[in-house]
Amino acid sequence: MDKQTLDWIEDAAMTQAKPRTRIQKKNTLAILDAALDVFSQHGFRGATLDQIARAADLSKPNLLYYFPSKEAIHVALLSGLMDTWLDPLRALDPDGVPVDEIMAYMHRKLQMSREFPRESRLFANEIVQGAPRILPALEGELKTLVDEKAAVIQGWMDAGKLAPVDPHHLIFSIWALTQHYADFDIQVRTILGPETERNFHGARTYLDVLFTKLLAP
Amino acid sequence: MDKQTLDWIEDAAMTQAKPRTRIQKKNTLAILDAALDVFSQHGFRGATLDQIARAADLSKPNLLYYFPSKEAIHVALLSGLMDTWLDPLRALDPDGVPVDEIMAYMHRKLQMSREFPRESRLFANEIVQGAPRILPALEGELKTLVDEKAAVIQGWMDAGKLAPVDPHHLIFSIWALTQHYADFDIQVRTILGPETERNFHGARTYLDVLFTKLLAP
DNA sequence: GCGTAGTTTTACCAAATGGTCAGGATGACG
DNA sequence: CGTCATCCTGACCATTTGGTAAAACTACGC
Repeated sequence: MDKQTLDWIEDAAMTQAKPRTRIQKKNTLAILDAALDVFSQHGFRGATLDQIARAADLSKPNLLYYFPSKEAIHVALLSGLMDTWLDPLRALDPDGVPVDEIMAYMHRKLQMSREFPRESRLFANEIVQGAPRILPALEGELKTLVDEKAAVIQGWMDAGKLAPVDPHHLIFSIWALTQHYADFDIQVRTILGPETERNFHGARTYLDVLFTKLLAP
Repeated sequence: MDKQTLDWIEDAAMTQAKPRTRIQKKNTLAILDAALDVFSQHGFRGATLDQIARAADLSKPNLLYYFPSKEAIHVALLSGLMDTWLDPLRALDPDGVPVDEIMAYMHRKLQMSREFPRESRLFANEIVQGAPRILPALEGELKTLVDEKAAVIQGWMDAGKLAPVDPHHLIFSIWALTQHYADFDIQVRTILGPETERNFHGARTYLDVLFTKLLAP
């Protein structure tokens, strides 16, 4: 299991009835990690319980001993992930230096695409298909946070600290440009070659120029 | 059926054994249109033949009279669409005015997101899941064309007609920024509201500023 | 208006899939 | 070591799903 996923996957595990025993904790985590693999690669309907069970090295009935259904696993993953996913935007500091704050946000998002591509694709699958299982979270948490931060950015623009552009579209562009490298990874690799680190370095350089020019007041 | 899809869907139909009779033509088109609806919304595995048949107003066995399998329908759609999808990039004219050419390309891609969101999501689903069924087309047609046009753009930059940035990443950014509005439509609507025309207008205004500043030599 | 090619339906099948259940194995703990 | 709760398994089930076979029907040229 990827060490770096443990943190938030534990949150996801906590969404369920809290694991009491050591074994429960271990298996719950193994299941969520396996499910992340499978769901992010095949989407909800394309994933099968057998695949997840095999990836978690458990039998299917055993898997269903820990989660009541396939959907429950999916929901546990998505809701556990949502917080982590929004953290970079939450960290955008209204009292910081405007350009630096936005550049730092973009960097954090790009880094998440590099470190957590499975998580990014899990979301991408869900959103492309109309967010059937997390629409409420989009309408709640996500919209609230985005509106709040968009207002902060608008304030910076009004104060002449940033070039005036629509802050919502600015946020969308950060999402689109960074997540693209995780979600459409296969396309990027087909065109640029398979050296992930090299590609992300190129992306960072490019995006630095792009946003520096865009935001200069 | 959407009038505007007819053109390329006919190409897709031609991919199969060419329809001879009037009825064959009509039903083949109806199936592809229905399949576009269903595949773009649920992905390949998430779509069922029953759903497609119902949407096309045919019985399932009748549907399989026209296409040998579910996969055949999917492949017909994707390969028929590929050409249309790459047309905007093909139209990038090495003899045109550099900034204008790239802006025009971006505009064409944005317009495709607005007019053909189902097609965009069909691709998005396929690529996010690792392009299991069109990888060869990516490695062939797509890569060839992108490399060719990237070289043209590089030439423009070397001649001082554009600010120097990595042309491949420039192309990626155009894809990411324009397709985002089709692929993540539900998220955009959740945050900006449901008025599609208004949202695309805002996107165009924003992207005009972004690329104008980026490309100015 | 008849024969043939083309089209559609009814009935069906095998495999895959999400999920259940009863009982056996394996801890943890006094 | 005994026992109680936790954990795991094999066998099973109902439904869904992609796909088939063959007969019935329809369009269409002659």
